[in-house]
Amino acid sequence: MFRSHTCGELKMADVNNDVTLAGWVQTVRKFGSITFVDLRDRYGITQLLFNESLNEVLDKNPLGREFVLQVTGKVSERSSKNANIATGDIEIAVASFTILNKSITPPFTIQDDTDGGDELRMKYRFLDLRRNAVKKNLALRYAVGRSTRNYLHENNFMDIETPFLIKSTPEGARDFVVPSRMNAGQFYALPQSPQTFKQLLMVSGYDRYYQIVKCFRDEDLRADRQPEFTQIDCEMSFVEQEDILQMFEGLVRRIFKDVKNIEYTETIERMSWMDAMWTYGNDKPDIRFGMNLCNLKFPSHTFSEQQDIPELIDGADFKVFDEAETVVAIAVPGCANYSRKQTDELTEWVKRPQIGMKGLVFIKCNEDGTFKSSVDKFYTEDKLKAIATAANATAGDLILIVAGAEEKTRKAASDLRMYMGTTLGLRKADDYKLLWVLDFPLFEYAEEDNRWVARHHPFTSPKPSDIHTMINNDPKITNATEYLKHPYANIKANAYDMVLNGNEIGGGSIRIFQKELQQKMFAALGMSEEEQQHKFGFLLGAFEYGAPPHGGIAFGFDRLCAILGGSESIRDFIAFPKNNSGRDMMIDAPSTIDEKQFEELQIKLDLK
RNA sequence: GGGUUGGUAGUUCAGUUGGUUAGAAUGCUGCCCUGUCACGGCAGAGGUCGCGGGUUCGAGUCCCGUCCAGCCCGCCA
Repeated sequence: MFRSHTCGELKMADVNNDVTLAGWVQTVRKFGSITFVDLRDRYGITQLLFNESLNEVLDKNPLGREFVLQVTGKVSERSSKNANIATGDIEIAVASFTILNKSITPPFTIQDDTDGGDELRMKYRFLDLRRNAVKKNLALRYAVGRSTRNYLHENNFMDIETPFLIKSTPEGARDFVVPSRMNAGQFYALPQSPQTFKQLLMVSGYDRYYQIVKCFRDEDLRADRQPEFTQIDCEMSFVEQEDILQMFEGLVRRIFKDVKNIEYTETIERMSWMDAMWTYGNDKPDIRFGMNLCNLKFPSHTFSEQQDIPELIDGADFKVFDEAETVVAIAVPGCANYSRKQTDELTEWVKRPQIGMKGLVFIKCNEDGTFKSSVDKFYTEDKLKAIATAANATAGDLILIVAGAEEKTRKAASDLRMYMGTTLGLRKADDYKLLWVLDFPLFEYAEEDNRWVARHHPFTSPKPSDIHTMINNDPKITNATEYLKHPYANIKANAYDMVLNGNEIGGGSIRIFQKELQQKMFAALGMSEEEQQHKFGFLLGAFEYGAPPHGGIAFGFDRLCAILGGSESIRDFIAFPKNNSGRDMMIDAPSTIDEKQFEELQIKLDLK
């Protein structure tokens, strides 16, 4: 061994012991003939003291940042202690040292508050990983993983690996494909998730499966999306939705306890998809704060079970509202005193192309009980008051109203709500609130193909009460403009998402396990019987051999870690992440390949 | 595919209305320093202002194009 101790463990109790340490030179502080060196390893920092007897040797063998150093010496008490580090009471009086390796000057400082920008840190990720800040994140990731494995193991789940080289299926996200040399002209796909394999494992009788597993999706990236990412992938047999919800509430509670030392004992709220969309305009609402949507007007077929209140805005001859499909208000607490400049900025915010609203209507609910709005010309004070009441506004609030096409407007209202929540400091990183969103629609309408697509994935079963609707109706859409009136539009999925602070951290469903229903599903998605056999024949075949009722869930591991670490970006929780364009900046991948490789694969490039 | 912000010293950034020799901090190098821990002091080196084109007497600065990076929309069953 190169060392007797690590750089994070020596204390007053070790004083006078002879020790050997090895690590990296963090800093060198020279005072004439004595020199202090901070030696760093994974565990911490220990101060080394080179006294005058080593001065000459040091002059001949100068130390630089990030040199790899081995020192032998005696632990001694410091004359002036440093309360900021764990080993701050002691230092090593160095007797001898060996430079194990030199280092050129790193392009950025290896410190908690580094001077390095993102691009540089990614290029030299191996140096960035030496920093505490990143180390802490990877440690948290490891803790989440351990907690997960412990919980699932204790609950009889079995970790089973599934293949990475599988078959491409055009449903869902774009696949990463891998050419097969031995089967020229044919391609593997990397799994978007081990979905079909875990279902086959259920058929095989492994009734509780899990895997912390890499998944791959060839889609555009975001701060919280990587082309390869990790899921906590789980599946159970002989369960209903309620069983899954309880099992995985347990998992999340356990992770909170183990990783954050938080006893999350409160009941985890449940909300239907329709309520989430109606109340928050969003299928993954942040329920830590109010500002609920007040639906003044909307196309009735969108929320068939909900009631709007158009009488509050109708008949005023205000064209913007009259001509809009949807009008939604939110009451922002305590912002009635916003200046013209501030309201103008909000207007500009909703007019950005990403939001795409034409404008924003304000109603200020003054403290004295009066109302002042940007539509005073059209609405009397009584009308404004009625709207304020409907929007749940109190004196001092600022009501914001957006109007336009249903989906866009609802999303804008939701974005505005989140933006104001963030602006007003209502979304604290250390405040956690979990939520189940349930009863998603099973199908979504795809306009370009005039057909249904699975909202979750094609293996999700309908709610038991909707199975007969699915079986007894023709999925064909004859009248495209009235697709919402098709019976399939109202079929609910036996699916669930877990939401944490406005982030989807996991989702799953009870699966279809009967061959006939699965075939009906594939047919509903526009797949011919030949296609079904070609793409999913193995699954349909397996369903003929006694498939048990089953269901499961998958959690986004990277995202969960990022949220628990208080970060928006998942990159700092991945040791070697990719950038926005899917590039690994450190190894510079992807890259071209040799001509010989193309020949072996019998592939020719035809770049446009 | 679209929007948006940025690209200036090794690094992080400033750079006014287009005008003399492009600055600061930090890092780096050298010298001084026996108790620092963000050590301190003195001196020094370090620049294709992303790239290409244009406007102009003159461009880091204005215009067009392009590349790269960050964030967002679309997309992500």
